[in-house]
Amino acid sequence: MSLDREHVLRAAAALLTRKATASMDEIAKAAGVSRATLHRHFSGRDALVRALEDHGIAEFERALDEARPEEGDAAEAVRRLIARSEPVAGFLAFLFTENQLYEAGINEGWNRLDIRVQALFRRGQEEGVFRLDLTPAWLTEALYGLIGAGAWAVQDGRVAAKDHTRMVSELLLGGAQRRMER
Amino acid sequence: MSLDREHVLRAAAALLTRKATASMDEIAKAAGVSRATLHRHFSGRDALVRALEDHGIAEFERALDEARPEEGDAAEAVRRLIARSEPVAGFLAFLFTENQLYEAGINEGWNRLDIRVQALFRRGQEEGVFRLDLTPAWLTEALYGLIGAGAWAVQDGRVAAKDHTRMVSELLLGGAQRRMER
Amino acid sequence: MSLDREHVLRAAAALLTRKATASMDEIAKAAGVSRATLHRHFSGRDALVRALEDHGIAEFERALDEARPEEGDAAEAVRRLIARSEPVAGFLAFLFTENQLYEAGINEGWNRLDIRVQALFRRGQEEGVFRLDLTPAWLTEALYGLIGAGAWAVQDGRVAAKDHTRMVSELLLGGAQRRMER
Amino acid sequence: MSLDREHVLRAAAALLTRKATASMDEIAKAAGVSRATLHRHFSGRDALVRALEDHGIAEFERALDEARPEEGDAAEAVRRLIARSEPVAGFLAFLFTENQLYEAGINEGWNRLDIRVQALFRRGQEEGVFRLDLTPAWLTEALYGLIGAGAWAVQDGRVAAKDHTRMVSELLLGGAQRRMER
DNA sequence: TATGAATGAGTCTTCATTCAT
DNA sequence: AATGAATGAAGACTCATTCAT
Repeated sequence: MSLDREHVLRAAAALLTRKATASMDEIAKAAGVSRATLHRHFSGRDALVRALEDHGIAEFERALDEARPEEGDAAEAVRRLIARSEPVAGFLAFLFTENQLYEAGINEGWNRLDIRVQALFRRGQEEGVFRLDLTPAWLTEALYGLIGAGAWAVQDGRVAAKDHTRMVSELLLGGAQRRMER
Repeated sequence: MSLDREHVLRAAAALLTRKATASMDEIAKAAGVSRATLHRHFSGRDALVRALEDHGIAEFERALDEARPEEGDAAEAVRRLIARSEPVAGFLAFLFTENQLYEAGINEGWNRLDIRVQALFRRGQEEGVFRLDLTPAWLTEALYGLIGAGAWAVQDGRVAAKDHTRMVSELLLGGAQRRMER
Repeated sequence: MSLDREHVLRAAAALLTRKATASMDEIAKAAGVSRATLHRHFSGRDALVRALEDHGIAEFERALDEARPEEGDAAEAVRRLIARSEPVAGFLAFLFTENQLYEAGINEGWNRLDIRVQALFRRGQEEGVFRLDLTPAWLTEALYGLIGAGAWAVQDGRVAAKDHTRMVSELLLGGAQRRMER
Repeated sequence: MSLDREHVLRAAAALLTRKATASMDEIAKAAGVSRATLHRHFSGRDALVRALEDHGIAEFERALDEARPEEGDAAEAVRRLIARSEPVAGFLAFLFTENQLYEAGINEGWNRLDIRVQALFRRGQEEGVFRLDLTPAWLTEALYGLIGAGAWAVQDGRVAAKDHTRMVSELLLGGAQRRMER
């Protein structure tokens, strides 16, 4: 993929996450290119949004692949997934905002990934690592919510970027309460 | 507040959370009124969005008041807050999606509440209930993210509505991992 | 005609002459009645405008009748016509603004009056009282223009109401230049 | 000023003078452009009307400058002013119809011109050329009224365009009555 | 008779998109 | 590749009108 295209996508994701009604004009300006260029890269607004979704899904898939969710301790695998997702958290935040993913018959690509993440949590439960009273579906959803919240918090400067992975992982895996045995 | 108005707001929040670019026509249809009536209630799209924000903030404030965050065990207070927030989770999900809140110079009303929630987590840390390695700012953000994720999951039918409070509370307070001592 | 109706018409004429795009709401307010009352008097906006035209035409016809344009010196007859028109100058100003009169196939009623006024000027020419190098059509048009200008000038307080008739008459009949013999 | 813009303004003035309630659609059609293009030229209806006023005022100012109202015989200066105004009579007719000019606190630009015209008539009176029993204010108003009436008469085909200047001048300066001494 | 709610039918305005420069 | 003009299509908004109170 051309660097240009990637750069435009990144800017578009950031803007559309904050302001879903942004016009093509605003998107072009935010990306620092002209309207014409924007239209040459993406044939239209719908195409841009679809490209954004596809890119986010592809990147998350790569993160998931690299995290090797089937290997080793499930908790460690979750940690790896969060760490790998961090660089593309902006795209993920856009995806989570775009709830239409779930609406229009559920996006095939995303669905596939969703199942793999749920499988990871299920494996963790079966291996006695994760609690049984929280469903894999909810743990998956919570993972998304925390990654999104983390991305926003970083973007708004409320937490440091370097802490993103640790904070999300710790909260998801360990929870907020102090452990007695520590 | 008139029931009509409340009803329209609720429908608008639900729709806009799922589809932030929904047109006034779609919103009106979702609320079961005509476009013109929608415009009589809210002078324009911006006004509607602002009303939605204000309503969400006011409702969350009520939830916060009722949760008495200064009383008793901090973890229990968080649980109460989550429970009280559940009925207005739809509005909160909208608020979290509307990241513009933070853009336009930070909404005064929201800021006030944010500080109170952070104070609750800080108190919990000082009383030895919450971990010290996760900042109150992040715990607060995570609370929002989980409430939002829970609301979406319920709305999309992926988790049962009655489980909402427990799931959010358990995950936030206890985390995903199994406790040895339990 | 009811006094109410006349009063509403007068207010509507004054407002619509100054602001042709005034809404029914504004007209009602200007007349000091409610929208409902306005709608009871006139079945709709179009009906109101038509009533305004009809009223203006009827009143001008009455003025023309009372001026007895066929009798005596033509210049005196013109003076009488101007004097009689003064009380309804507001309606006439509205009519002149409403050039649509001439557009839509020419209003029958108005056309009839127009011909009578032109006939008066023609008679004056034939009797050697009026100049022959200005057509009756133009003299008629000029009469309208001056009555309208006079009405506006009075309404805006640039000339005194009591001077209206004399000023219009003098200018139309005598012109601006000083007469040697005077 | 671009020719496009001028062309659109001219068409708008002609249409709005005849039908003050014309929609943007009708105006666009009359100018031979699309609604969207009309909106690119003028940011809205109000802006268009204001541009029309400004243009009319600017053109009248040019006519006034070129007529050199301070030079020579006052009557001749009036004649020159009328002659110079003829090409922009359409815009002037629009201005006179738009009585709102006087409403909104009196338009500054117009006011300036008004004063200059009144000064011309006053000079004529002081130099013994114009009658003293008609105020400069009224003579000025009458000039506007006759120019407007002339423009309408020409537009509606009731008098020939080439006669416009002569007819307005003769009537304003000489009046309708026959002069004995001529 | 006045007021306020409700809405269908427009009117105004913006936007995505194309094209020419 | 960028810019500005042009416009069809869509969305936002207003208004005349009706009805209930």
